[in-house]
Amino acid sequence: MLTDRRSAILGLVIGEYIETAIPVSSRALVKRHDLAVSAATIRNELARLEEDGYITHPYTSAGRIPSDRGYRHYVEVLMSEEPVGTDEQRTIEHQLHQVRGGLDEWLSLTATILAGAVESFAVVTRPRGNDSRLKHAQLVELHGDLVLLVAVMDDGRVRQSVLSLTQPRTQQQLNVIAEQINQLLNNADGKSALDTAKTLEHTDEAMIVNAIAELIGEQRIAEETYLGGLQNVLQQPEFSEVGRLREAVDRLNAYDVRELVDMAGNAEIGETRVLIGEEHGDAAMRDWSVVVTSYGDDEATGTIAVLGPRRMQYQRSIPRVRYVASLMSSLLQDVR
Amino acid sequence: MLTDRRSAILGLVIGEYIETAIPVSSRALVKRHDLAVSAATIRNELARLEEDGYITHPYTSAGRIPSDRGYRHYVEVLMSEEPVGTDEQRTIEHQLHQVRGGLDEWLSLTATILAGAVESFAVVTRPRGNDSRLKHAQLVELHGDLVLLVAVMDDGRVRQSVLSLTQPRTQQQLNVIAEQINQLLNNADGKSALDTAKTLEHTDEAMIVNAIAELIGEQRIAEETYLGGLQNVLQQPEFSEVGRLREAVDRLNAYDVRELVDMAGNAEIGETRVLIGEEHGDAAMRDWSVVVTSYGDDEATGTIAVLGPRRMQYQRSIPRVRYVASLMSSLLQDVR
DNA sequence: ATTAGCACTCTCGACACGAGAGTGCTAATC
DNA sequence: GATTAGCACTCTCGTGTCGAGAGTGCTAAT
Repeated sequence: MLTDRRSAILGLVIGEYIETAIPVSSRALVKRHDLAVSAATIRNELARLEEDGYITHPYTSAGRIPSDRGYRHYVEVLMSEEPVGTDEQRTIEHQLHQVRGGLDEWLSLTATILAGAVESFAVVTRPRGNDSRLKHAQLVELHGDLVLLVAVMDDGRVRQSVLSLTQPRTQQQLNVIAEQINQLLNNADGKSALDTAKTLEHTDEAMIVNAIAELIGEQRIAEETYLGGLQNVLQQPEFSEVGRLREAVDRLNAYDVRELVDMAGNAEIGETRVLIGEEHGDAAMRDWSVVVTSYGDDEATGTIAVLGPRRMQYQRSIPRVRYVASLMSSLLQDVR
Repeated sequence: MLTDRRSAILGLVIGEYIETAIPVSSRALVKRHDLAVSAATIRNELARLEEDGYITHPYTSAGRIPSDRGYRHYVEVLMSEEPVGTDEQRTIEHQLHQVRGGLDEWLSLTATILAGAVESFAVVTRPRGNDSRLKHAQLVELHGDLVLLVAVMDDGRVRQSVLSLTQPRTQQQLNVIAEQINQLLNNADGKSALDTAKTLEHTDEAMIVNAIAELIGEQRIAEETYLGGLQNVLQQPEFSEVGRLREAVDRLNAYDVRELVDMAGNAEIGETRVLIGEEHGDAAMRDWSVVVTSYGDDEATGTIAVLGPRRMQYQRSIPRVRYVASLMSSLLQDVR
């Protein structure tokens, strides 16, 4: 049974611990918050909270630290989000408009800015069309029989590939071929492009269309995700020991971002998911919490996430992830 | 005066220290290498070497560690390079051909592979044409008056930019405009494109040509450099203390790669430069050594570099950087 | 139900101490 | 003259001890 008072105390404990990273004691609680009861009373309540699994303590006589369950209760019930102030909004937008350039710059910068704002590690993935379609293809003569294929997708992606034709062609000839292919593949998705390729049989055109089909469907993880803020998260006191620090770098380096995409994938746009400690399956990341959301629209969606230690400033991370996501959504709209 | 014997001893000291990272003592030297003289003799020689500035010791009675000067002598005179074995070559090439895709993938992968091979941090920059020229420009209608400009450079770079025209156009119209511009800017470099823009006066065409000029001359650091192997270098014993470790992450994150490019820039293709400790100006990186080289050809060159602690395995790094550079050079040739 | 009091536990920093590793010097030896 | 054995001296580093301090849990009184 979680009485009102116990719940309130839990809130204080977690708030305190998130801020200071040191186990919080009954006395400190009474002092810092001018409670009307004595430390002993708090101790009794803490004991109950521990019994119920909301907190633990690392050794017999240390203060209390929240458990996964405690954090979960905090995030869902106790916490009040710290809104993104107008100043902060202005700063972020200002930084974002600092660079002119394509979506890529924005995404990369977003990861850095977000990570800085929440003192964590940030991941931003490029929006991927649920069913990307070809907008336009272009062939550019390079050298001999080598040509550069450039395909523009309707979600704004631009992809390229180098092909070797059966014979050299002039740029004029390539233009003609490209024009034919563009008409053939008008608005085609990856699958129908593949079908089209089959009707062409072993010509250069068939090869080109095949390559286009590949580009439409392609997802290059490395190129599609933007990471930022490793320095920020490493400043956290949980990484004040070499072993942990190295481990963190390794983990984040090896972390398979696709899992994040999956997590966010079945969330609605605008819904923000929080996964605390062991709640997500990945045993290697047991000490990490994740705040993840999607952005974009029906046509293309990307993922924005923040990774940090369990003791993350959820009350800041959640609204900031949400804010940045909405920012990117409208940015994406503008680009289209 | 550096007698033959002293020089040889210096070689042993440095070799030993590079391998073990612990200050090397006279006794250890005699034992490990079955020297025909006693430890006392070695001690005398070590004292001379220290007098001449090739080595130091951290405190009165610790073993010796090499100074910058010592490392320099080692690299230039004593060291024998450890060639890249055929097995290793095969492994590298195999990993490289694992991914199919554009130059970008290769560059990124190269950084990772190289870093792994030398247990350091690696930097690879995309080859940039000394004077990039426009090969082909293309306009793709996006939405309303927004168009996507895609410019292909003669060094294989593909750059894009979103423009807002004064009025909406159909894709057909855009094709015509693009064709005109392509003829106007036939093989133009950034400067002459700017000149051309001036002759057009405030038309959409002028704006587009301006944008193209920008894309030709542009260098986007973030997009043009590939980093790899942070985990590797952090395993080195010099980073077995949190402070140093965090510092290293910060430094490498903030490191201005353009300096590397400059260093390599005035080196001939095929020439490998080694900068030890304080030899390069950057005070923040005083504890880091750099092995850097260029790759490519007359038309476009990129930079490949390895960063690590002073106590770097120069005898491995140098040939490996050189090997990877030659690999990339020929890969680049193939792409053209 | 609350609280004062107190015994008990555990951490952590300070300090001392001894073992070990190396050097530098001196005097003897080849 | 170069080499080397021997030895005193220095400095580090790991270990153990110790006491202070921080907390808790429990009991008994309010």
